[in-house]
Order: sequence, then C-alpha cells, then structure tokens
Amino acid sequence: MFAIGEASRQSGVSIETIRYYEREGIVPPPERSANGRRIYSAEAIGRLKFLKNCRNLGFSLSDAKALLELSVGEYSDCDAVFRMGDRQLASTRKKIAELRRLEAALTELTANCSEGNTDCPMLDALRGG
Amino acid sequence: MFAIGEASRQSGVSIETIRYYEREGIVPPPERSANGRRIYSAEAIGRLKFLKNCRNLGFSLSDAKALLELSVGEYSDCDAVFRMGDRQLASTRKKIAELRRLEAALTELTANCSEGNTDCPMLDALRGG
DNA sequence: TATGCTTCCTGTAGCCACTACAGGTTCAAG
DNA sequence: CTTGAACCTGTAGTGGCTACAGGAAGCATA
Repeated sequence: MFAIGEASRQSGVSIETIRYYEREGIVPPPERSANGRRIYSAEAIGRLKFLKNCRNLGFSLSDAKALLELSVGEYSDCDAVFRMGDRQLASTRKKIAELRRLEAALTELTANCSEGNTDCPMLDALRGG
Repeated sequence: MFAIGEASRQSGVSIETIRYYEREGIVPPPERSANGRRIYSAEAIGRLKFLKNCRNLGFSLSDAKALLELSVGEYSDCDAVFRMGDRQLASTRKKIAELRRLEAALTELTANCSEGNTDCPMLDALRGG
C-alpha cells in the first residue's frame, strides 16, 4: 500500500490529477490511513497507469473512464474497445488533416514575408476575406 | 453602421464571441445607439474579420490581438509578423508530429482487435507500462 | 525537546476560448 | 395591440487539469 506521492511516481499521474480523478468519479476513492491520508493498492495504481496510457493516446477522460470500465469488466469486450479505438483514430486523422491545412496556409503566408517589405503580405492576407 | 447581428454575419464571428472580445479588450468597445445597442463601423467589422482569419490559422487570441495591433500600427512591421507566423508554423508542425505518433500507435493497437478475441490486445497494451 | 523540511489534507480559483443560458428591454411588422 | 426577433447584462459551464492558500502531520537532525 502506497501514499499518494508514491502512487503518483509509479503511475506518472500527478498528485493533483489523482485527486481530481477521484473527485470526478473516474477512480473510486481509496482507503484512508488512521490520520486520513489516502492509501493506494497496486491495483489502484494500475488503474491510474491505465488512465495515463489512454490519455497519452489522446482519448478523452470520459473515453478513458469507459475503457477502464471495459478493462475491469467480467469478459473483455474486444469489439467495443476496437470501436472506441477506431473512432479515436478517425478523430486523430481529422485533426491531422486540419493541421496540415493550417501548415500549408502558414507556409504560404510567411513565404513572402520578412524581406523588408513596406507592405506585409501576411497582414494583407489577414485583412482579406 | 451596423447592429451586432449584422456585424456577426459579415465577420463570421458569433454575437456572443464579439461581446466576449469586447469584454476581454481584444477589440475596443463600439459606439452605442440612443437605446444602448452596439453599433459597428465597417472598420470595426474589418477588425473582427481579421481576428477570425487569425483564429482560422490557429493563432491564439493573444497572438491574434498582437497581430491586429501590428496591422493597425503606423508602419507594417513585416519582420515581427513573420516571426509570429513562423512560431505558429513550428507549433503546428509539432502538433502534427505528435498526432502522427498517436495515429501510428492507435493503428497498431486496433489492428489486432475485433476478432472475437477472448483477450483484448488493446486492453492488454493499455494495462501495460 | 525543539526545529525545520517534506508530505499530505481541503477548498477554491485560474487557464483558454468560447458557449449557453436566464431574465429583461426594445423594435419592427402585421 | 400583439407577436416575434433582436438586442442587453450577468453568470455559469465546458475539458482537463494546474496552482495556490492555509493548515495538519510525520520524519530527521540538533
């Protein structure tokens, strides 16, 4: 059994965030020691790691919570997990496409800049539309 | 001179957001009609359009404000504008790189899923680390 | 025993950039 | 005169933390 600081170190989730997850009902409230401090089991730390892994993959907290529940559930519903992963993948690809659009636009706009122009082509573009 | 609804339509910035920009000091407070309603000049609408264009390129509001000030300034400081565009480009590329990492990871994780597995490989991966 | 450092506690406010009301006034059309 | 649209102010909510303030308790050293 571990104090919150140790749970944080082991899971990679910050202390404040662990307490936040508890407040939000993402993880169950842990036991408390006689003096009122939180104590975490290895299993509880495993849940924090799981959430961290989900967040690292870009899943929202509510998706991460859902995945955690699927993970803890009786039988592993691989299909449901796949669907969530697939949706996450689609949304990631959508974001990439959008960012590439921005990248292209910014590349073009900055290209003609910075040549000691009297007139700034980028500002001109921003004024347009 | 135009009412806020018309300013919104012309600029593409929502009414609530226009008021928000005013509250935050991003744009100067417009004149008011006798009955207390906001009235916008073509120039003021131009500023809103400018901000919209900046936001569409991914600039933060404070960057957008800075660009607007550079745009309104006496002489056009093309160098400063270029530096901001370049920083925005760099941060956009960083985000793309990160999202591509997520895309690759999600692709791999979902690949072995959804085959009626007893054990879910994606959940296994999420439990690891 | 006294001290100082670290860890922990609760509770609240802030970040970004909006968005969504609630509850009211004013205006324009029929 | 009524109806509905457009406007007003002010406040609260979103996501996912992060950063305090202000205090209690434990641990190591002197």
